[in-house]
Amino acid sequence: MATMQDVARLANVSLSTVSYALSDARPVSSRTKARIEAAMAELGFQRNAAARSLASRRSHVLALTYPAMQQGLGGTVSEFVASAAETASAHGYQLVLWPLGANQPGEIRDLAQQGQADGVLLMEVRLEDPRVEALRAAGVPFTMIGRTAQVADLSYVDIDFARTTEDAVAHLTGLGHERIAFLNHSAASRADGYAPTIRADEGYADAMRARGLSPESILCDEDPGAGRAAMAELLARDPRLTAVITMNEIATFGATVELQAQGRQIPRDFSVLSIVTSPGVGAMSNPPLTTMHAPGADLGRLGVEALLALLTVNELPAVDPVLLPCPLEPGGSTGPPPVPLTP
Amino acid sequence: MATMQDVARLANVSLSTVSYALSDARPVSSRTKARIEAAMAELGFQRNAAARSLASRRSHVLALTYPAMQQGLGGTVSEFVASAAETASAHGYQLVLWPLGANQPGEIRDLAQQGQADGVLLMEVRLEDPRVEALRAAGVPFTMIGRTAQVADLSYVDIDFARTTEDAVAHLTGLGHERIAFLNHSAASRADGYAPTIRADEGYADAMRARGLSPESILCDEDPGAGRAAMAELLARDPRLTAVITMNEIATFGATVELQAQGRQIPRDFSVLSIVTSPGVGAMSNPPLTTMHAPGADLGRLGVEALLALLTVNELPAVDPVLLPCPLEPGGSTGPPPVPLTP
DNA sequence: TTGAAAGCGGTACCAA
DNA sequence: TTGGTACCGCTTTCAA
Repeated sequence: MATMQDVARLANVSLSTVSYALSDARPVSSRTKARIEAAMAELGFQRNAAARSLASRRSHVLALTYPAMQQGLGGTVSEFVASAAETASAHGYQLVLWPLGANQPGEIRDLAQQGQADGVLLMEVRLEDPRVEALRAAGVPFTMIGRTAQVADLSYVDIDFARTTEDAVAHLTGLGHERIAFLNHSAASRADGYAPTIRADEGYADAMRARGLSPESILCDEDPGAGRAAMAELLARDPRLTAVITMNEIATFGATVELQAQGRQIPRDFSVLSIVTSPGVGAMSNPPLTTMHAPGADLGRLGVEALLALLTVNELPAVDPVLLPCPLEPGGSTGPPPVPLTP
Repeated sequence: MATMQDVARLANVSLSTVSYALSDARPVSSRTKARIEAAMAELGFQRNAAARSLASRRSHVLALTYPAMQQGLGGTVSEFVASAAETASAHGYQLVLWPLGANQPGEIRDLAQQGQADGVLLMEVRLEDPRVEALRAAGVPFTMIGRTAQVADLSYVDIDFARTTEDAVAHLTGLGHERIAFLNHSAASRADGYAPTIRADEGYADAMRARGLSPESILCDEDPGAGRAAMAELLARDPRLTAVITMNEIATFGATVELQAQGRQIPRDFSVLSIVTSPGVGAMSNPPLTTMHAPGADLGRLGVEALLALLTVNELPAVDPVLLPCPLEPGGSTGPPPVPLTP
């Protein structure tokens, strides 16, 4: 590979001029710039990344702590990662994956302090997350995808669970439903302090109570069998239920099976609204589910942009839309409640 | 951050001894090594990655060309990526994502020549892939996930489509089926030279002919509506069909809807076998689909290991299992064919 | 077993 | 507008 020195020699300029021509950090006459560019083209010059990083103390790498290998949130994470990688790339950065969890703050800090990345995106943030203090203390710039309980002075982008659950309840009450249950993520996730489980539950309960309705929610493992059992449990608790909001992709399929098994047709007898889902899941059901899609791509883009803002101007974009709702995607699984047999 | 020089001073040894203590590239007495380790601990020393890369000419980074943001890349890619990242990490490497497609060989080569990565994993490989020649000519080590038509002297890991389709046909004929159709990926993918579409079609046809059966396959967009139409078309072509093998996740759901609409119960009247699927899709159907899972995690691990072998000993692991079958996962969508009404 | 020193290929400051 | 050069922090060869 040709070096900058080679280019300088061929273009009859000094090494530093070549560097400045590339970085535009100081004016270079258009004539010499042209000569330099010709020389670079002739030599097929490519700027050495390691040397650049060493001299400039910036790796131009952003790290994404990648959630452990689960089947859980497939589509959304894919969308998120693809979007984050593209956004980083568009800004001249690269995205690396760090397969490290919330319980490994030390490893994350160490990698950052080795200069492996200029900043870190934290996924699967918990309400109390040990990574926050570790990175803050070490002076490592980071943005959370999700958010802790306390977010003062922290950079983050997240789904607006309050808004999403409110919209979900509004959609169903707008159709006339009053007895609406909520099928949530697992008890384990709640015990871990996994924020979406907790925020969605609160948001749903608030939305119900604000309308004088009583919330009825259940925690459920990510498994069709568990979903079926949970749906049965909900119906046992309140046989007059006419709708369910689900935030648990796999369990939703079990829930619809149970509804059909109990002779409740969707959406004629019962409405199902699947929220915070990934693309495609709605279509995998018959009738296709009405869903509220998690904005994975937007989160990826905004997360990277927030982190880059932190790196370049060291400021929180306080006013930006850092809380995104999940837009409603009409499907065939919600409709008016059935007319009671005995009015 | 403390430097190696700081550590050396504190431990009363030379800079080079610290380096050797870390790399084990030459013996260091256990006493001085202990002093060095104490000094490193005291200073919280972290080796600077850029300096290391510059001096050693190895970035310790592997690049993964990440498929463009589509809906198609569901669970399999997630599994693959997570596994690749973990394997890389376990070997002291990092995985970066390059959101570059098969039509951008130049960009991939340039990044590699900047030293951004020591090697490249190519995803979504086509039968004729321009990246192969570009990287080969530039001397950039790479491993294909998938494979081109010609694979001599190339490193790759791939799904064994011949074996998988053979196993699929064997499973169904073993149950007694004879009229078995194949619902494939889209015509567009085939036109692009997307290898799985082509190899699976050939494998299916071979497996059928080897048994004296006639293949009946159809290309189908990744869409439930298209899947439904394709299933209708297959049934119109041969009303005596009793089973279908599908390699098109979203379309499969449309196909089952069409079967039910035509009064064919699964698996009593008709068997559905979904191959090269990702985890979870089987469970999203009722009855749960019998599937053959794409070995995403294994491909990720083996792909990284193959690339690392190329980097460290520069040799193709010729004998290794680079073609992996998709294991059969029993579900509830396959069974014996119905007994003909008129024997 | 250890030390000294020459790079690795750029960035960015100081001069001219 | 351009040139000269002191680093950036480590790897690795040569000597002791």
